[in-house]
Amino acid sequence: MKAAALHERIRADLERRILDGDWPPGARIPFEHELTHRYRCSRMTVSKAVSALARQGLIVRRKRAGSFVALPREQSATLAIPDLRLEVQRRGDAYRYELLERRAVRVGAHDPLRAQIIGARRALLLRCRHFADDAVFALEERAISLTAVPSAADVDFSGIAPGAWLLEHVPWSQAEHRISAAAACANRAIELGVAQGQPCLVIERRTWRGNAGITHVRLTYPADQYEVVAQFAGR
Amino acid sequence: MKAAALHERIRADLERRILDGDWPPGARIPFEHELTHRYRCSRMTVSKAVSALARQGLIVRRKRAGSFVALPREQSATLAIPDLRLEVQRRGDAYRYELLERRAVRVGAHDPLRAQIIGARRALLLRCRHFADDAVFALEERAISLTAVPSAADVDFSGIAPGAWLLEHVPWSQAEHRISAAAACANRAIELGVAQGQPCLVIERRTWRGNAGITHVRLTYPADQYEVVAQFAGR
DNA sequence: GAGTGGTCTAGACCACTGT
DNA sequence: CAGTGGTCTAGACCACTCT
Repeated sequence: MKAAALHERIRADLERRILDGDWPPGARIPFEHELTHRYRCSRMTVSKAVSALARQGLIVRRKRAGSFVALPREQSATLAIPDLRLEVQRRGDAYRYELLERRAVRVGAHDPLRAQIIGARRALLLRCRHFADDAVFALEERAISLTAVPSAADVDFSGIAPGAWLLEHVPWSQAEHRISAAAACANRAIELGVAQGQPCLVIERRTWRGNAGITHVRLTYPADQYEVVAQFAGR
Repeated sequence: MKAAALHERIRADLERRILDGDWPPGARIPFEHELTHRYRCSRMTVSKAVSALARQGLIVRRKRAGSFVALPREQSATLAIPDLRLEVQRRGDAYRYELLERRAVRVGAHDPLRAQIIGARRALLLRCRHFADDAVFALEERAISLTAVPSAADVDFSGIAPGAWLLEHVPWSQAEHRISAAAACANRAIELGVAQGQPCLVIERRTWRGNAGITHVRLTYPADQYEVVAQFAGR
């Protein structure tokens, strides 16, 4: 046990009193000025503690009025999206990756929606499979914008999964995930090695850097293979 | 457009250089001491900027060595989990809530796993349905710990959904979400108004305050009714 | 108008860690 | 052991907003 910093002790103190219900939602917590007296420290130190609580969303700060315990109107949680290889290996299974198709296109009206979504003029279209112990873990259908990432055109993705390559070579600033359930259609059922109509978990992700779309990927998991876990982040 | 604070401008500057690739993963960014000269400000101000980047996970700080651009090993995104009523109304549909079953139990070996999971001696078991425009939007199966939340025993949940009540009355500090896909079993298919075997999105959530389990809920959505959206949080 | 939070300064001491 | 980041002080000015 190491001694925590003072601003961290203050933050934890205030957090505990809020979670214990001493200060119900809507209540005003002590002014920074009062806290400097209570903890015998400078205003900058209490400010750091109270600002951290505001970042957590536990309190709302209003000038001239004070800081108030927030009414939690919606929960938010942190979703960790690890590399597929790590995900499989974490379960103790053997990981294998297979490239099914690789095609560079000038994006036209006939190309998959995922190529158009990222707003690229040229794109690399990829289909691949990820295995866990010889069972299909996930089917990956991806478009990479060659406008935003021209160097991807020189990569042969038979040896490295596109997700892993992108993670190492392309920084990104923004992403949107959509998680849904769907029945396996005829074609995908064959590639997944399941019966048609079987439930699947589908994760679609779009990634951007500034205004430039980088990639769009659709990952399809047989329902019994995978679940997404999100932890509420306490800070 | 309002003038941003200096520490925010510094943070944004550094972030842009990292995302633009000026400083690749593993590179050392300038020492705080150098940044104070570059921006002609005090060390505390650059420290605030660089600490914010560290919280974002964009850089890693090491004493005596410096601050380094992090290698992004896994993506993380913020998952917003709004109230079901808001979710339905946001789509422009009419919301209706129906309580199917309400039962207080001393938790024994015969009770649903969800009652045992939260470690309660007494629990309230609830089953209810949420409608969007007369179609079933979600089936909710919930256990509330009466050990942790005794006041829930006095609430008749026919008028207010348990999620909404808990959100307003019980502060929580920790939650875990599991999102998966599953086929509708015979009983649930009837309650959901879909055919047996139809794919469903299943969200399970456990909520804690300190060490005390508060509630466990399983929400089952027909696949075509719902998808979870998670935004990567840029800061 | 007065008091709040937001920001910033120009120092300081300390723990840790790489050399 | 020297230099880094981590923390803290005792002030200050400002914008905003409630009264």
